[in-house]
Amino acid sequence: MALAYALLAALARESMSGYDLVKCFDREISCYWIASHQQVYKELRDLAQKAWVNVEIIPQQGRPNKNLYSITDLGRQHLADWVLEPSEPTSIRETLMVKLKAGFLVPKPVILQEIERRRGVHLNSWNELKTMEREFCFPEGVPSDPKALPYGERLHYLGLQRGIRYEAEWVEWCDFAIETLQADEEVL
Amino acid sequence: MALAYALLAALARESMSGYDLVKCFDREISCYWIASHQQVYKELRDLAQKAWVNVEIIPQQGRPNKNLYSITDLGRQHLADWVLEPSEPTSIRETLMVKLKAGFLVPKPVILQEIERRRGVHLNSWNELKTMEREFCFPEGVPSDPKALPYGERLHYLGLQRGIRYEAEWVEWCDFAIETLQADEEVL
DNA sequence: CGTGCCATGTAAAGCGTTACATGATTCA
DNA sequence: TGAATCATGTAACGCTTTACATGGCACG
Repeated sequence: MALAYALLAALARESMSGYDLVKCFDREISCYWIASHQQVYKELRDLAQKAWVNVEIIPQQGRPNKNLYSITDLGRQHLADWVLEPSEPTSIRETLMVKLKAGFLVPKPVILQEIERRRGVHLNSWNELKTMEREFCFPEGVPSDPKALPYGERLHYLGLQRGIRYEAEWVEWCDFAIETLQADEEVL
Repeated sequence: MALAYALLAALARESMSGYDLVKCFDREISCYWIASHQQVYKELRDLAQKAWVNVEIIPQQGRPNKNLYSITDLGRQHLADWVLEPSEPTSIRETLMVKLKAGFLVPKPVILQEIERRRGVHLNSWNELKTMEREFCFPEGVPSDPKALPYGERLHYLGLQRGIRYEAEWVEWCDFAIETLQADEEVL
């Protein structure tokens, strides 16, 4: 359900093809919503059927036709109504925490190594998001004030911030976990 | 798939009925894995069919029979093998961030109010987890050293910590977002 | 000559949510 | 009398993932 609105939210800013939307999701939105191209294409067809978006088929030579989607007034209205509804937190499903709970079944170094690996993954994501922060929000120097951004960009910036802080928090937890586990069992 | 292992991980510590597992998930595990009773009961039947768990039907008077599940050697082996596999981060789907992206369609106070509401939700979760930290891990006074905990409890403690830090980070983001949005658009 | 980009799709299986169902017991 | 707890389930639906499919063009 929410995928439909995520697509509408992107289309509310700019008309795009499904292909472009997938790229846009991968680039800008993946830190808080991920979707496969199969999902996107299907959802767009459903949205077109409900007349929440329009399709314009743009013939191209030498490559497949492009379906250009644009939001309709009906779609914009439904999107605005949906934004007004309260939203519940995501339900988390953290595989690594389950592994931790079963961690007493395997040697400690295996667990430590897995946490270190995860630390790298999250540090990597953090770096990518930080790069996006620089490029998209503050192209003329990072320590600029987010409050000075135009309202629309500020909203987007806050989504990015959420991702940045989330990844940073993960890295910190990994450090804490490694330190906590390295302690000897025999310490009193 | 991972739900099966989450159940096995719980059963590896203590044999339980499906009903008890649901309560255990609600209490201890919900900060990193949630599951409905329908899911749990079904998965347990599937696990029993694969002989990863045993079932013992305990007749009771005045109330429904209890199916007591216990992990088998085969189940423990599969669980240990699974723990050795690297695990990918959860894919996040944050509805609130999508609403933020479409936030220019509705009045600013609506967005601010929704963020404030979410702040309350996460602060609440944080408080509950903090209570659990006190009760389960440090019953004799909080500022005790987590490194002094026995290894198994330390693993559990780290899962709880992850939840606590996650909720705390959410509250901080909400504060940051409110402050950032409250700034006038006309500021130069 | 292979890899990757452009651009879209079908089909099946797996996983999760929602609604509905039963029936006795205990507590306010 | 009504609500909560104990204890387990079925059925339908919807969302997500995985696998498979097409076909030309550009680049090295």
